[in-house]
Amino acid sequence: MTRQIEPDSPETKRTTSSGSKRKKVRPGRIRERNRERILMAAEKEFSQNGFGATTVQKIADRAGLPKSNVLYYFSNKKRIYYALMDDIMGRWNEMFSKIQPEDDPATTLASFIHAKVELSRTHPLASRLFALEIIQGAPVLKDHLSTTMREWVQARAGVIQQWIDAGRMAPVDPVQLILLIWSSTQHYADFQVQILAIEDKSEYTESDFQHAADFLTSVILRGCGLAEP
Amino acid sequence: MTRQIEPDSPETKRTTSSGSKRKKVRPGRIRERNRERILMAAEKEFSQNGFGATTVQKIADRAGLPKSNVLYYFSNKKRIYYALMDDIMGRWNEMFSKIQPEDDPATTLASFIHAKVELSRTHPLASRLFALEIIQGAPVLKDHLSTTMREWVQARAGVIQQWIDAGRMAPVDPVQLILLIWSSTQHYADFQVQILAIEDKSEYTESDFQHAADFLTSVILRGCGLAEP
DNA sequence: CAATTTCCTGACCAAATAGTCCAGTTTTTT
DNA sequence: AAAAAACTGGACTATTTGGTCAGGAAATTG
Repeated sequence: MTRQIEPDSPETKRTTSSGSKRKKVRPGRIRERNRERILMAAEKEFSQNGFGATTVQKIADRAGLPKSNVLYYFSNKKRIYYALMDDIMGRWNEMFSKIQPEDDPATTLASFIHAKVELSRTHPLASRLFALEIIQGAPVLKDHLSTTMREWVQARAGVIQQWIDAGRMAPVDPVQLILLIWSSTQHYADFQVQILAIEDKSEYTESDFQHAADFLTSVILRGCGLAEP
Repeated sequence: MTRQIEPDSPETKRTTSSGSKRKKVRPGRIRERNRERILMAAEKEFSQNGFGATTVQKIADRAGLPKSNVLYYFSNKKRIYYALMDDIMGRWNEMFSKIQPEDDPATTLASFIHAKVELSRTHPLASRLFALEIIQGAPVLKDHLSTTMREWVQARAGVIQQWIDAGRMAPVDPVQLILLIWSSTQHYADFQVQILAIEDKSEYTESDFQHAADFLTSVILRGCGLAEP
C-alpha cells in the first residue's frame, strides 16, 4: 500500500539545528533531513495519541518546523501516517530471514524470539503505533495483513509443521505458536508502562530485555519439547 | 476512581419520541438503562477511536440520545472515560480468585489461562480499551497499575515462587510467567483483526477460543515443567 | 389540583483544527 | 548573473469540537 516513500536516511546528528547556517547543502539534503524529522515527530505523536487525536501542529512543533512546512512535505495528515506504516512494515519484512526445513528448530525459534524482543527494544514507538493501528481495526494495514503478512506466517508455519511431522518437536499448532511468540514479545514494547509499574521500575535496562528474551526462549522452547540450543 | 455521576433518569423515546406515554417508570430504572447505554456506546467508540478522537456527539448518536442528555449524565467526556476504566478494573479484580500455596500449580495456571481467554472472548471491547489506555501511557490508570495491580501480581508471583521452591514446577521467573499469560491471552482480543486476517477468517468461533486456550495451556504448562491436569 | 423538584434538550459559543494560499526567501541550474 | 526550482511561514477559512445555559417537560410532593 502506497510505497512511495523516499529511501530511509539513517540520518545522523539531531543537533538542535535551529541556528546553524550551512551554506553548502547538497541537493535534497535539507529535504531528507526535514522529512526524517517530521516522521520521527509524527511517530512519537501518533503513538502517544493515536491518529485522530494528533494534530499537525503538534507534529510540527515537535519537529521544530512550522505547520505549513510540514504540509509542504506531506500534503495532509494521512500521508504522514501512511509513510510511517510503510516504514514499519518495511522494517518488519526485512527483519526476519527465511527459515528452512533443514534448520534446527530450537536455534531458529530462539533467534526469532530474540530478534523480536530486540525489535521491541529498539523500536518501541513503532511497535506501539502498529498496535494502535491493529487494535483500531487496521484501517490502513488490513490489506497488508491478509496478503504479505499472511503469507509470511503461513510459510513459517509450514516449516514448523514439517519439523513436527519429522518428530523434531512436539506437535503444537504452528500458527498459534507464531502468534504466541509475536504477542509475548510485542508486549514488552506495547505494555511498557504496565510492566514497569508492576515491577516497580522507572525504565527498562538492557538486561531487562535480555532477561525477558531468555525467559521466553526457555519457556516456549520447553513448551515445544525442545532443549535450549 | 471518581465514581460520582449526576442522578436520575429520563424516559427513553424508543418510538420516535411522543409515542408511548409510560406513566409508571420505576425510579432509577430508566436512569440506569440510559447510563448503561451511554457506557456501552462509549466503550465501542473509545475502543475504536481512542479517547481523543472520540466525540461526545458520536457517543450520543450510538446511544440514541441527544448530546446534551449524555452530558447531563456525565458532565464531561473524561467522566465517561473514567467510568469505563472503573468498570474494567472492577471486572478484572473480581475475575480471578486468590491462589494458595497448597493449590495444584497445573490446575491453577490452566484455569487462569482459560479465565483470561474467556475474558478476551466476552469483553473484547473492554480489553482493547484497556490496551489503548496502557499503550498511550496509562494517563488514567497509572496509579492503579502501581498499587492494586502491582500487589495482585506480586501476591501471585509469591505463591508461584513457593511452588518452585517446593520443587513442584520448573524454576521460571514468576512475574515473567504472569506477564506471558497476560500478554498471550490479551492478544486474542486486541489483535483480533490481525489474527483473523492471518488465519483467513472473518470472525472467531467459540471453538477458536477453546483451541487457543488449549494451545496456550499445553505450551505454557509444559514450559513450566508441568503436566496438564 | 398547584407547587416544587428533577430531568431533559435545542440553541449557542469560544476554541481548535485541517488544509489553502501566496508572497517572499533560499538553493540549484543554466 | 539570471532564471528556475525548491522551500518557508504568516494569515486566513470553513468546519468541528467540548461544553454551557435557559427554559421546557415530566415526575413528585403537598
